[in-house]
Amino acid sequence: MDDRKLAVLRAIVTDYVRSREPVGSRALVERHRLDVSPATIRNDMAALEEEGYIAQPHTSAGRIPTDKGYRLFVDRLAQVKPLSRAERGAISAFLAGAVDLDDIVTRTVRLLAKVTSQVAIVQYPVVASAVIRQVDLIRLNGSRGLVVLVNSAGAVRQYHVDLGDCDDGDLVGLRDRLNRTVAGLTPGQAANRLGGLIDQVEPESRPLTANLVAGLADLLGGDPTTRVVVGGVGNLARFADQFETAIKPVLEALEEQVVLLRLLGEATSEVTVRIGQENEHANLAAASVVASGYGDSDESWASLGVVGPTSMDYPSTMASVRAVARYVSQILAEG
Amino acid sequence: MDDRKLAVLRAIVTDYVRSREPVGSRALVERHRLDVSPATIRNDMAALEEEGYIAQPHTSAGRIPTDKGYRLFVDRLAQVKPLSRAERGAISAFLAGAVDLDDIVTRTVRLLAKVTSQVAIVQYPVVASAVIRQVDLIRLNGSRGLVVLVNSAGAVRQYHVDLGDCDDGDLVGLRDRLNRTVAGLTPGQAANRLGGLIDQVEPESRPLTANLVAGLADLLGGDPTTRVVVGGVGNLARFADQFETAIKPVLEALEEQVVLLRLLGEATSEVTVRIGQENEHANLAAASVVASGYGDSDESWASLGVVGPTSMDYPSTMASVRAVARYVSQILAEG
DNA sequence: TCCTGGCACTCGCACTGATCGAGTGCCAGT
DNA sequence: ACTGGCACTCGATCAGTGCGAGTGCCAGGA
Repeated sequence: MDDRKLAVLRAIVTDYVRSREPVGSRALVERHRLDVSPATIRNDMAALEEEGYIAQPHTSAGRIPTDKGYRLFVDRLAQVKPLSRAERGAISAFLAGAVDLDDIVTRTVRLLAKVTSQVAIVQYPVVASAVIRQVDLIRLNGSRGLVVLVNSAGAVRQYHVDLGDCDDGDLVGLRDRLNRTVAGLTPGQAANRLGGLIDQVEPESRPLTANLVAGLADLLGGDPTTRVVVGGVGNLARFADQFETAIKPVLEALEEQVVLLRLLGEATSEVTVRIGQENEHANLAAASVVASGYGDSDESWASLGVVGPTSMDYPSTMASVRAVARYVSQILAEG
Repeated sequence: MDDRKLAVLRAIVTDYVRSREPVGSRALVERHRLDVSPATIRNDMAALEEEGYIAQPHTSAGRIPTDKGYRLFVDRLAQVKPLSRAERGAISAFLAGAVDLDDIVTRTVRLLAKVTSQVAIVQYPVVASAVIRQVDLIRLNGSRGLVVLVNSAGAVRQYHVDLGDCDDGDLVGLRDRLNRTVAGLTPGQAANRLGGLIDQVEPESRPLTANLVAGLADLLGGDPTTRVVVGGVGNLARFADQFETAIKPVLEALEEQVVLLRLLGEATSEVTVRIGQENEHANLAAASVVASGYGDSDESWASLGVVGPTSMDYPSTMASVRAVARYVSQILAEG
């Protein structure tokens, strides 16, 4: 692909992103220093269209980029523009005041929505290397009991359990035994050890123990945390004219935690972009996702990102997502 | 207010809710058995307009109800229509499969969104009579510590704390002392007792104790639980034509937990309706909220409801909200 | 070989003016 | 107190028109 054609594609993408209107050959040479005539550009455009990078909404209209065109743009042309000093300052200041993990996540999602003017998604960080600190077994009322699991990252999870006719002494014994079995271990190790526990307890405690072990295994084996927070949905307002096709499906997709997680994808340290059809979810065929992993080195790790129209400003968005991911990582590392 | 005028208002509201178009005098007599001529209706309409119950978008258009009109409609005219057997069956079946509290809330919000075709809001139930079962003080890493509070309803809350140079023995002592102080008490009682704790501990533990007490007081004094879940935002799609004025503000309001809680208002056993301007939040001036308290007798209590356009079908919506509230209450009482 | 200016053509969009009809208010008559 | 009749208003709809942005193609020049 020759240089000028790439330049033309880049120009089309940037202009279209700015104006949301099909861009023609004349406007192109006027607004970008292409130093050739519109006719030449037209030839290039015809070629680009032939190759599927751009399309014409109808005859006698300018061209708009296709998903494939955006893809090429993102892969080859977008120099991620660094944020200004002021922007970086604002990001850092906004995050600096956070007092705990909830607060960090809440602030991050707002920040991301604000700086990108798009819908932001932030996954709660998962501490991969966290070990189990404590298991608690508490009687709530009658035979209703609660198991509380705390790990070294400070994450707390719990589930209800039926204690049967187990008395308080047995409960304490069982709790201590559970603690001795799993405290200090990673979830994976703990899950392994739990299997053997059932044989070590008195026969009369076995049903309850089996119950507890099954519940803990669920908690330990499942995804460490699946919580995802969404914000900035109001930013979809700019596309109200295409509500049915562009907004409603996205809103629906955003209600499903599972979808959100898949959307963010594997956490990678680089910013990844999924454009239009590249998203597996059909509801997001008209949307793009810009995501990045973030976290405190290898210790804790998760993803954050934004969802917007395929015609978003990729360089800025990618820069913002990357910057936010880095600053949040930094905050996490410090606190 | 004479009977026929009320009938006319009711007819206008029902027709407008159905068609979303201003309704004129002729259509009114045709579609409702009013047994008078359009001219008569026009006189009534003029009077109703004079009194502020209906309005004309422009000359030569029909009338639409005002907020005041909807209010009168809801107060005096709407006989809440009972749901059909099938509907009740569906509601009950949908909720019956819930396995725990999270599941109940999630299902409820979906159900409510579905049956009303509007945006549903459900607050997590608060167990007013719950007492504190256990306070845990756990060392996570170095001086990072975690306080975990469990009440008899199974609600778990936690916050981070700096342990300073407190050693593990002191930690256990402090934990036991905290437990002796607050276990078995309601949040209110506990908050009172905590004040005196600081004087009972060794001088060297005082800074940490003060810290802990302050944190616990925050937790106990604040709203017991402020979690609110929203669903069915895609149902706003029907009003895409007025995105800027009607949808965007609502979307923005829905992102604020605090706003949501205020929106649901005090939990009452009856269905309450707030129409348009009656909502305190300016973003919701074009929306109505139909809410109801729900819960297991006086033990646990919270609110749920829906947000929709002022031109919603109040009788149906109120019936649905009431039915869902009752069924959820029932499920909570059983499990 | 590549670029350019010119030219004929297409087609969506914005504007216009005319028509239609739903709806109203008012009034005189039962 | 209700009704039928009448004149009037005014938004919505629609066809017709002109404009202009944009294209593809082609012949000529660097």
